[in-house]
This record gives sequence, C-alpha cells and structure tokens, in this order.
Amino acid sequence: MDEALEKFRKPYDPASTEAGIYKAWEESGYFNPDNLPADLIEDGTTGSGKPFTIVMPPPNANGSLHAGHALFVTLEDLFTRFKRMQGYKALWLPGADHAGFETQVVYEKQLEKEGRSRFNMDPQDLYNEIYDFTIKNKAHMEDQVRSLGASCDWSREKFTLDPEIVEKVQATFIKMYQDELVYRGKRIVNWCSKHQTSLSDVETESVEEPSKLYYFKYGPFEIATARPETKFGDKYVVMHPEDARYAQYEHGQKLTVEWINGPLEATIIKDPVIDMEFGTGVMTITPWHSQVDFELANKHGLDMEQIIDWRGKLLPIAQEFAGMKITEAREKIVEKLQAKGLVTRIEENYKHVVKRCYKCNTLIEPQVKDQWFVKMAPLARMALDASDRGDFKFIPEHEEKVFRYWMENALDWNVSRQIIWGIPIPAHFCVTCETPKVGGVVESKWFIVRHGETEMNLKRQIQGQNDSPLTETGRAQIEKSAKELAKHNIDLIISSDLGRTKETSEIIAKATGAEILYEPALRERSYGPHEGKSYDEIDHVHRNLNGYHESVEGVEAYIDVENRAWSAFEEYRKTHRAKNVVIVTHGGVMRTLRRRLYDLSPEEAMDAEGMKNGEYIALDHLDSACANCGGELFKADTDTFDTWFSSGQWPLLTTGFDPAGESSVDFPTYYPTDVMETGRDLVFKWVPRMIIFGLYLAQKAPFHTIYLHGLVNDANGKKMSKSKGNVVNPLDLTSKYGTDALRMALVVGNTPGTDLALREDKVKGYKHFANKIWNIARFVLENTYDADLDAPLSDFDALMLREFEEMAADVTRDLEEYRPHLAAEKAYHYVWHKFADEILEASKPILADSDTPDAVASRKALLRGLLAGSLKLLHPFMPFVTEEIWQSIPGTTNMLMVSSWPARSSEKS
RNA sequence: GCGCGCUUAGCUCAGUUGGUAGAGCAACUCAUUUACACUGAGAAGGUCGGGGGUUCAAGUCCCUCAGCGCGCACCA
Repeated sequence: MDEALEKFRKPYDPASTEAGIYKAWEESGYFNPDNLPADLIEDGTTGSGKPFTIVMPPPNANGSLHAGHALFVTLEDLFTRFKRMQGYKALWLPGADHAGFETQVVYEKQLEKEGRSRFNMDPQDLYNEIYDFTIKNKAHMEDQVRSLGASCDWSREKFTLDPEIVEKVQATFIKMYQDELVYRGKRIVNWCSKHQTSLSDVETESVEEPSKLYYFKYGPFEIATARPETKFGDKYVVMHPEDARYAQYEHGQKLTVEWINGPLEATIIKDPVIDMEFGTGVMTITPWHSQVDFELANKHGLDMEQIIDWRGKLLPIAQEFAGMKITEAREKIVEKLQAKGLVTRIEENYKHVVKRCYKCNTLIEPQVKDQWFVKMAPLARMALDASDRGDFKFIPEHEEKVFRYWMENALDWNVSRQIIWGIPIPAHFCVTCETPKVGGVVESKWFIVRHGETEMNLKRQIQGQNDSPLTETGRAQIEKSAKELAKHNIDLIISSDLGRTKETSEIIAKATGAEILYEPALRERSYGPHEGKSYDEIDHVHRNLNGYHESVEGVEAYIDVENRAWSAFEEYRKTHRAKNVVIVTHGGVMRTLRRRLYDLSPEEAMDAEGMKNGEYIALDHLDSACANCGGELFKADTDTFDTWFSSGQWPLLTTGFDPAGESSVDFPTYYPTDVMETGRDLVFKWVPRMIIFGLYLAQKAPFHTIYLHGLVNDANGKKMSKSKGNVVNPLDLTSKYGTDALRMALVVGNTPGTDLALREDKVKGYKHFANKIWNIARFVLENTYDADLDAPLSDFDALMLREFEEMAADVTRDLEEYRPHLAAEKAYHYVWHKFADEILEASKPILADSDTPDAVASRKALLRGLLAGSLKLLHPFMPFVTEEIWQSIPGTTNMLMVSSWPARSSEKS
C-alpha cells in the first residue's frame, strides 16, 4: 500500500492542510486564465477557452471580513472554479475600494479617540494617514479572502486609488462634462453638519419620528409646520389655484403680515403642487432648507435665503435666536410666537419623516449648495432600454422591479463630497468670475503667503513698513505652511523685503530649497506717522473706506498699495509663469491682491476677513484661460467624488478600459463580464451605476446576469450587529470546522435574494461531510491501489456510472442556471447517501470475493471513477478537502482545480 | 403613502417549467472491536397561514384576507 495513504488514518484536519493547498494553487499561476493548461481549455471542452469573468465587489478597505464577505467569496469562487473546470478562461478580478466617506468616518472615530479632529489637520497629512491605514487594512483583508479559498487573479488586482484608476475616473468625469451629462448647480443637498459634507440619497436614512405640528397665524392665513425654526425668512405663502377658500387672493398679490421678528411683506403664490386636503391648504416656504420649497421657488423665480448655517446653527436673520442650535431654538421660537398670539394650535402626535446621516445619525439639513451633478434622465433611459431589450437579467427575477423603479425615479446625482479621502474632482474655478473649468491641466502653482506672527502683531500694533521679529508662534506657523508648500516643488520665492517677510521667506526657502527674490513693491502699506500705534487708535484710518481711494493722514492709500503690488505680481506672472512660486507678503497687501483676483469692490475687500499669519492662498495656472472672463488664475476644486462614481465604473476599470485613450488588451476579451454577484441591498446603489457607466462608456452593459444574495443573519435569523453582540466572525468558524464546511453551510439552502440564518450546527454538519469524503477516499484508495482503471464494467457497474453521470448533469444544469444551493445539495446527497451508503457498502462483499476476478476488477474501476467524479463535482463547493484527496490518488499529475468537469454541459453551443 | 418578500416537519430552510411533499439539526428505536473519534439501518413527524378561483391535477398560477419582515418616500 502507498505510504501516501497513511494520512487517511486520522480524521481530516483542515487546519493543517488549507494554507499549504492555497499556496500551491496560487503558485501554480492558474488563477490567471492566461496560464491555464492547454488540455483544459482546448476545443471540445464546454468552454473551449472562451472567457468567463466575474468582477469581485471590492470590499471596503477599512475593516475586516464579516459573514457577508464569506458568502460572496464562496459564491463567486464556486462559479469561477466551475467555469474553469469546464474549460473557460475563468477570470475573477479582485479589488479593493477606498470607500470614501465610510473610511473617513471610521478614521475620524479613531482621531476622535486620540483627541484629534480632521478639521484642524493639513488635508494632505490627513490623506496620507488614511492612506496608510487603508493599505494596512487592505493587506489584512486580502489574506482573509485567500484563507476562504478565493481563486481570484491577484496579478490583476486593482485599488480604487491606484494612480491609473484615479486618472481614468477623472477622465470619465471630463468626458461626461463635455457630453453635457455633468453640470455644476446650486441645488438642495443632504448636508451632514457633523461630517461637514453633502451626502447622496443612499447615504441617508429616512426615519419616521413623532413630532409636533404647529399651526401659526400668518396674516389672514393659518399655516402648519413641523419646523418653526426655519420660518424666519418665509415671505411667500402658497396655495392651490383652485382652492375656493382662497379665491379672493391673487397670484403675486402682496400683503403685510406680522411674523416672528416683526412685520413682513408676504407674496401670494398659487401652485397646484399644494395638497388642498393637508392642514389648511396653505403653506409658507423656506426654499433654502426644503426640496419642495426649493423647486417651487425655482419655478416661480423667488428669493432664497439661508437660515441655518453649515454647523446647524441659526444665522443672524434669526436675530435673538442667532447662533442657537435648531433643536433648542424650536421651542423658544414657538414661545415667542405664542406671546405674540400667533400660535393657533399644536397637534401633538404628528408623524414626521426626517433624514439622518447613515453613519452618525445626525439630522440631515437640506441646504442649497454649489455641487457637481450627473444628469440622470438620459442615462437612466439607456439603462431602461437595455433592460427592455433583456441585455441583463436578475436572479432572483423580481429584483428587476426594484431596479427599474429606482431607474425610473432617479434624481440627478450629486457626486461631490467635501471630504479629502477620495478621488479629486478634476475641476478648477476661475478666481475672478468663479466659472468652473473641467479637466484643465495645471502648468504651475502660485501661493501667496502672509508672514508669520511678529511681536508687534502680538501686541496688536500697526507695523506698516516698520518692523519686528517673528515670535516663536510666528515661526511655527510658517514652518507648518512651509512643510505643506514643500510638497509642490517650489521653484522660486518672491518676497517683500521687510524683515518679517525676509524671515518668513528664509524658513520657506529652507523647507523647499527654492531661491528668494526680494521685491520692494510687495511691502506692506505705509502707515507713515501712525506706525507703532495700536489698531484701535487708528481704526478710523485703518478701516476707513476713504483710505482705499486716497492717502489719509499720511497713510498710503490702499489703491496705491494695490497698484504697486498688483503690477509687480502681474509682471512676475509673465516672467515666471512656468515656475511654482511662493509670494511672501503682508496682510494689507493681500487684501488688495484679493480685491483684484476676486474682482471685489473696495467695500467688499475691506469687509472681507483678513488673512491670518502664515495663511496662504493657492492659485493654479492652467493650460488655458477662463472661457468666461479670460482670467488666468484658478483655484482647484477641493471636493472629491462620491465613492459610487468610481465603483460604478469598476467592471470597466478592472478589465482595462480607458475612457480617454486606448483600452488594454484584456478589455475586448473580458468585457462585458458575465455575472455580477453582489448583495441584494446594492440593487439600487451600485448595480444601476455600473450599468449606466457600462452603457455610456462602452455601449454595453457590463454583465448579463446579476446574482443577488441576501443577508447572512445570526442563528435566529436576526440581523448581525455590533450593538446586539451577535456578530459571527467567519474566520472563527473556519478555524473550528474548516473552510469547506463554512462554504457549504453558506451555499446549501441559501436561495438567491433571501436571507440566511447561519447556524453553527449547520457548519458542524458539513465538517462531518468533509470527513465523510475523507473516509470514502480512504476506503476506495485502500481497496483499489492496484485497480486497472480501464477494466471493463459489469452491466450493473455501468448502470451505476450512468446514474452518476445523470446526477452530475443535473448538478451542472443547476450551476449553469445559477442555482448553487440546489447543486450543492444534490452533490452532497449523492456522495453521502448513494455513493457511501449504498455503493460502498455493497462493494464490501464484492471486493472480498476472490472467485470473481472480473467483478472485482469492474468494481474497483467503478469506485475509482466515482471517487474522481465526486471530487470534481464537489470541488467548486469544497475546494480544500477535495484537492487534498486528489493529490493522494496514485498517478495524479495535475491539480483538481484545473481538471476537467465530469459532466457535459446542457448549454447549447 | 408606494413597493417587495416571507408564512411548508419541533427548529432552520429547500422545493427549477403545475404531476401524490424534501434536507439538515433535534427527538425516537435498533445496530456498531466499523472506511467513518464526525457511523449505519429504521420508524415517527406536515389538511404547505385562512378563504375563494383556474385546471384532469395547485406548495407551485390568479384573486382575497391575516400575521411577520424589509425597502423606498420632497405631504407643509
């Protein structure tokens, strides 16, 4: 007997075999379809070398694996292994997603624990920190995916922040802008005041909350609202044009009403969107903080005013309530109205739907903000047409309705996020007229820096062209800025020649290695006789608008400062345009430069907040001037893309598509991909976007089948959550029962689209099954080591073989039609209850009968045939134990992973 | 409010186009110095949520009611 069978004397031990098997697979190179053995993919096999592609939904690189990951890895791996054995060039493309907002939230929590905040960090430093954090997690995650047996092609792995991917995602945006599918618009966005960013609709949760419905007297009307705190500026009162109760009022009619902070001129608006049945049939509107009101205001060309600031506090329009958080202001406002006799009644048990940030649960404040939007209507039309044509199908079928509903109702998609962790939006804004420019190439970067704090600054003394040394704080301010500036390959520093700017420039020169050029025209405004006095003393000159236009009390006029500084600035821009330049100058000078840059009036320039010590303005020279005003200086858009903007292009990006140039050789081979296997919850988040981008960029839907799995719940069918403490770590189960056992437990009985209750005893049951296979192999191999595999089969044995083949064909059909839950169960049932319980048991007396050598030989050949067939059939589900046994079969030369599938296909070729 | 799903054995769930109800686990009886530490054989257990309809035939298709779960939603 072969010594290789020695190991079968002990029960199957996944822990000691799995890692070695995975290593052998990975090192074989077969995960890459380019390396598959010729005899597997040559003509005659089902696949005949045709491509089969699955794109792995990139796991978010910000945590570790959960049960849902284990499920998708199992399903996608089994589809891939099956097709590979059928002779397809099977490619499973792995990736990782930077998961913009999600990851930033995770990292912000970590910062919070350390007592830090992203709001006072240099964006670049923050980015680098999150990058390191993500890369570390990503590596960890990949090892976990490996341990689940994933046969994906790591050599083609992509990360959404790979420079090549970033470039392509930006190219898509530029193309969409040129095709007028992207626009910049002031629209209502979902604003999270904690995270200081806008969010897409799928990043918010609508929850029904009990609230009060207040009825107020508004002139001759009674209006209802659940949000009194937004009502300060309400000067439009809207009603249905056919509402007989208000027939006496005319559209556009004005009347004076007594309101929260005094009398107000109100305008009547008539519009049929008003529901006559609700409340009194009259409402006032707050366009800045409500979607409906915003649309109404747009339709009728009404004024809009911001009431609540970006931090969720009331603005000065609220007068004595200004600065209050809306929650505390609400009751107080109602009290005031009550005192004025304007409250008519309060309905207590009103149910109100509010949106909350899906990460921090903060109340979402609708705000009007300039953002980038993707025009959805034409794209959705393309997707619906493709759906009508049957270009793709959903498993389970009924999910198509959800998809179509979402597509038919898609609102324009806000793709800009005010976070650093993501792909930068390739846009600039003209500093002069704010016109956006998309896709401009940066030719040089210019920075204008204010010197660090000086001793006279500290004492609040006017310096002018007088001087005092930098304080310790001042030097630190500059060192911080210098460190940031050093990231931009600074070529030249142009500095005012006063002491404080010299000192500042030297610090920057040290950090950047740039040479310094001194320019007297950049000196601070001369305050003549007033230098050395306190700000308060000369406020009448310092802040005096007259001082802008003419010299007052011997103080240099701002206009003269402006002229000398600006002409120097413009002159240098001509001579040094190609260089990256830092200009070091003073607060007053910067006020004048900003006036010219931003095209402000002297009033606006004086009112604007001054630059702080060490602060700087960043400006870019692009390859072309502003199309609107001809301006040559731009500021970069600091926003990043919504994560779905990049992950929506994932099937294109992973197969080598290039929106701006030549796509890779892989692209025509592997795109469109075959199956998109992902969670049911992504049917309207991710799937529609992938279809849209695929159709728009490559004129083809990115896949023909969308297989949606449900949630993996706990043993009682309850959703796993950290707070409930019922989260099951899949790796605990695999270390206890083996990866194969977990995979079977996740597949068998798990109908597509429905949730699965993951019970430990189910996993345990399949561990028994792995051991059963192990012992079947032991029995067969121990009894057939001398078998002649080509021995003629008896009629009965031939029948047994045909029975296997029929079952295998059935399993094949189930797999081809994406019913892995049935395929797995059938293979399981056959192997245990037919092969082991019946055929093996019946073989014992046959093999022991030395009087019938032909029957013995036939039976041995049959057993070996069924063993090999069974291992192949089970391999996609239970890759480890089957491969381990396969390698122990005498005469084995190949890997089970690349051996041919044991049944013909039902597919028509 | 709109939409979707589920309801089948004690528990968790399968049931592909309609053709006399299935699995795993649990519980029951027996066997077992066994290829099997993780075994086998057997038996038990369901008027497929209620009602109606289509059909030769319905767990499956249609209508309706009830309970549970989920998703979407700009009614002030």
